[in-house]
Amino acid sequence: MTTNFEHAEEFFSFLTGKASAALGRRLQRNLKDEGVIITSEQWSLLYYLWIEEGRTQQELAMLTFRDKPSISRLINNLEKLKFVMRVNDKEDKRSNLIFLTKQGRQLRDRCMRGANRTIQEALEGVNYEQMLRAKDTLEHLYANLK
Amino acid sequence: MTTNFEHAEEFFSFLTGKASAALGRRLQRNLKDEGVIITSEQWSLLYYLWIEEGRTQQELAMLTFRDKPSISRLINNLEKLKFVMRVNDKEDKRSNLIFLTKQGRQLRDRCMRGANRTIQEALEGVNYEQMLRAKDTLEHLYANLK
DNA sequence: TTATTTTGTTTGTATAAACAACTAACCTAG
DNA sequence: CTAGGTTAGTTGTTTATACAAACAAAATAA
Repeated sequence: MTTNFEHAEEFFSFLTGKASAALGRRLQRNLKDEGVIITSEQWSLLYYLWIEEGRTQQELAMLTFRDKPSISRLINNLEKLKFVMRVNDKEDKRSNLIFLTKQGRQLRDRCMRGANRTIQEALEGVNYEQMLRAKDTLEHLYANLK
Repeated sequence: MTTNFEHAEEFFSFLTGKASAALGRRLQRNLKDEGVIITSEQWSLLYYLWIEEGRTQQELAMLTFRDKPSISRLINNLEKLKFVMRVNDKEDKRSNLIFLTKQGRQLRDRCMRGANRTIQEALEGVNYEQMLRAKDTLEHLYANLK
């Protein structure tokens, strides 16, 4: 496609990421309503730990599209909150395996409810196909740029 | 639409905002290649000032979907870099009118080239209709959540 | 085995964001 | 004209991000 700067205005939406920012804020608010005070970023890490624990920081970085320092510091905060703990890998002493604490596991159900509600609110009036197409386009952009 | 947590995986893309993050990084890199060392956030403010100067911080906040403190600090940094200046409004002493400096104006052409190239790279293989549809869906999400 | 490279994580430094609390100037009732 | 509310901006605090540089452990090569 031929692009020139006339498209800047339309393109601005993508650049600002305002939709995902708004989504993150709403998620955080909905989690708070469920009594869970965490950030949407912390949620995204916990999400993958609820699926499977004992992942390395490297894996979590890949899954959540963050760099290693970001994960390191997110985990510092989650550790302070007593939701996760680092366990040094006996097999490979360079790695930390990240496990949920009991308290971390207990967050799961409330967080799922909050996340589910966020999805419902966000997609009000958007059909599934439409959401998937938008997602594909975003994936395409990402693939072009990564 | 009925949503349940089975959709979380598909929905994760929206939440992470990885596409817009990647876009911001690429823009910053492309600007650097043009010899302009600014962040994509600074770019988005300058963008509106190149269109019209003398806007209030409030206006810039609306245009770029940021809150007032964010704009205040972005302008602090742009002022340190000598690209913009605050001029206290004689009519309404509460307001600052933001003007470009000579150096700020001189960035324009190089930034436009960098931004244009970023758009081209991002949209490689994406047609215009597809981009507009994705944009509409994102706007819809935003409208649901704001 | 030693030297070199790669991998996993942390630390330093800068920028940016959210949210709450604050000041100052303006506006509008009464 | 004053009181109370609104608007514009700033400051404080916490969290998160990028990028570069450091470090230690592991893997590979000579």
